[in-house]
Amino acid sequence: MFKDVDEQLEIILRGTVDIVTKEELTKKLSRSVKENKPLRIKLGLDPTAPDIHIGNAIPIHKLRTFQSLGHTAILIIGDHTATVGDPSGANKTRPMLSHDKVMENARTYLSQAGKILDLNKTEVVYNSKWFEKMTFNDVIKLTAQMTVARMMERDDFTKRYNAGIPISVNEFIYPLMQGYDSIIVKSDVELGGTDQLFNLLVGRDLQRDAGMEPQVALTTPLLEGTDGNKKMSKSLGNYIGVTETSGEMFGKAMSIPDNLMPKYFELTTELSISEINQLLDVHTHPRAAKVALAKAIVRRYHTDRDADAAAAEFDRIFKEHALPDSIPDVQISSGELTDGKVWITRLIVLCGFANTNSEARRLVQQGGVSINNDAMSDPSLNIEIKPDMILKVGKRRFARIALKNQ
RNA sequence: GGGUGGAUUCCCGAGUGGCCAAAGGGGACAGACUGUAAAUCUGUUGGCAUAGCCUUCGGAGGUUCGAAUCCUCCUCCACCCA
Repeated sequence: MFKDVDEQLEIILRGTVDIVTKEELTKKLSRSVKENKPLRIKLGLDPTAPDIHIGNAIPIHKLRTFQSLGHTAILIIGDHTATVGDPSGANKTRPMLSHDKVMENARTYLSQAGKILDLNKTEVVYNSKWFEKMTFNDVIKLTAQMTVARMMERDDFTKRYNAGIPISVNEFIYPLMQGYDSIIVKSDVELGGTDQLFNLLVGRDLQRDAGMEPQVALTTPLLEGTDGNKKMSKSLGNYIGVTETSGEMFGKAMSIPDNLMPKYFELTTELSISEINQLLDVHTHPRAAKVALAKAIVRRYHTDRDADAAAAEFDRIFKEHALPDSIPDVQISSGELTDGKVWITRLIVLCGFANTNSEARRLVQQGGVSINNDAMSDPSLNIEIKPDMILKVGKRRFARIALKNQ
């Protein structure tokens, strides 16, 4: 039923950073093969934001890998931990979320995770199930298992402390909660990004204290966002969401800096190592490599055909400077017209391409606005609306203007 | 409980009576160059149909011809000592 241990290890270890410890993992796998019993693989997701992006999808794909190898995937929806807020990697206290908000996020999370995992074969559990039942006394007992000094070993805590940035006590409790999850679900392996290492190790300690065999901690790299600089995150706006349209995904993937391509290839696509090496070879033009990358990313969440279409559309807009396939229609009500004309600045605002007249005015002055491919430079201009008129703002925002029929 | 420092525009952060819609940096946006790259360079970055006017520097009052800046009270935050 299971592949042999070495084969499994090779597949598992692709794109991982730390394995604590590899010996223990090997041992667990051997036993699993021998007894024909799947390992229990845990991944916790805190639904703090409503969307999964290709960065935080990396450990989910890793969980999928285990699942494909025949092991049991356990997805913990941290509906309780999310209200506390994971301090990992953050340089300030995360806001505590309301449970309603968290549950709302949890729903979208689960459906999005379903794009990656086989949810029918996944144990999905909400950790409020056990945390809500805990008494204050239970919490005290849990906290007694960790010292402040150990907590302060954590890099981000040390940094924040030294920099005089506040650390709330609930942030100390977070790793303990995550570790406690591991006891409950009896995990053999826990997955997480590298920023989770400390939390994963706490899980080992707590399991050991509870008389269990400690889980193996396995971390995956954190992915830089499309800006090529900071960690991919929803709040920084440098992310590629797994539910985005193929066109958006493709465009965003094309905008990453070249030096990130190897990492993106390895972590966000299903291409084999040899395919990747060939694409990164000096004989392959970087642009061709990036197109292959962008297609591979789109393919993972959409279809082959979507990927090809996105690539074609992209060329059309940016290489040939032609119009995209579909342009949103914007209808202007006649109340906006003066003598049958509309003020260009107002028009840009009405299309949603600027928030204020001032902003729109600047766009015009800076030469970022054209109508039917004629650059507009005078922000006081009044425009007569003609059929099929195309307004272009910046490089990639288009609208087809029409008068609203009254 | 005692002490100290702080709250400025999207973020960080300068500014301690007029030269302040407020330095500098980051981010973002637009343009140039390109491979829609990245890097770099240029410009913009409170609002207003914009040579002008209006609203902003935690909140409320006050002093002054004039307040981000001085005074009073309030709210919130951090650090240190106990």
